[in-house]
Amino acid sequence: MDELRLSIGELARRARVSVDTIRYYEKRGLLRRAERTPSGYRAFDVTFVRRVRFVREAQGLGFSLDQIRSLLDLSSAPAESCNVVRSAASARRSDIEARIERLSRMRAALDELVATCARRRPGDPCPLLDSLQEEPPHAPGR
Amino acid sequence: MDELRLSIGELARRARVSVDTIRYYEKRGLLRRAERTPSGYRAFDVTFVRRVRFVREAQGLGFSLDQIRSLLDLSSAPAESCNVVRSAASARRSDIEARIERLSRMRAALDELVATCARRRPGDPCPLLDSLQEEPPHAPGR
DNA sequence: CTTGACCCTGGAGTCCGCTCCAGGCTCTAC
DNA sequence: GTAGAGCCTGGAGCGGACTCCAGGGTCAAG
Repeated sequence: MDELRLSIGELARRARVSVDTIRYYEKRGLLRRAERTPSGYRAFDVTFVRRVRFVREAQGLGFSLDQIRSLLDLSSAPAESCNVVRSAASARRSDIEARIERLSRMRAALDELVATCARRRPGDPCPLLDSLQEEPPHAPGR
Repeated sequence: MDELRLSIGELARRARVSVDTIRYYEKRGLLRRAERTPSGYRAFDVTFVRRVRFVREAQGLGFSLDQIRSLLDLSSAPAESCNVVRSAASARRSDIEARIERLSRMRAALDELVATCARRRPGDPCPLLDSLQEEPPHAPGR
């Protein structure tokens, strides 16, 4: 396989995932169909390595593959569709922002827990459970 | 059912989950076994409402049920086991911290994307994909 | 004392995100 | 030209987190 094209195994190694995972991502539309060698082998552009790594990172942060696809779609949208991109991006942004806030409350609660645990007796209220008690402003009930 | 005890249906309504979900959480050890009425119905303490909501919140942030259980275990550990609690809590804390950092990078990348999208032409590099490219210090290859 | 809403258990089914396998072709390397 | 690693497709299997169902008991209202 030539210098700039990776076999599926190469891509998998570089992105630290399995070959099956790559094929699965392709099937799910997270990776565009790779070119093929005359014999039918996939030949990936090196840029695929980043894409795959991005997918894994985002998964680690709790995004579903569908969400990640929409994140990736933003990145490759043509400049013309700028308004669409902008509004999609800011929707994602506020989702991420909200996650950060909730995680920060958890972090604070854990700090509190550590700080108070020496003087806590069984039966005292737990700061951890309190960290996420706000009613969502008006979540329309799932 | 008396004033301070909730039936499973009541608990489910208040916590905005299904009855089956409650039973499932119980089975998975996220909720301690509830008391039973003479006829065998579960009778939950009102505090279960918070616990269930906490579980859902934490799930929304990308924690698995097993991780959430360990988070909850921290909160109910007796004061005696303080050192254990403290170290578990700080492990969780750094996990959360890392998530916050990675989400912040994503947020920054989205901001960048919005900012540059007006002047971006197809083929220009995508800031989004760049946001998570750092090699992990030395992940031991899965 | 029956109807309808609610509860019980145990187990099957579903969706997601892989992971594994069968059966078969390809590609160096000896 | 044959061994062995790698690739192909299609499909089955799996663990997590539910969701649904069958078959049956409970309970308040009329």
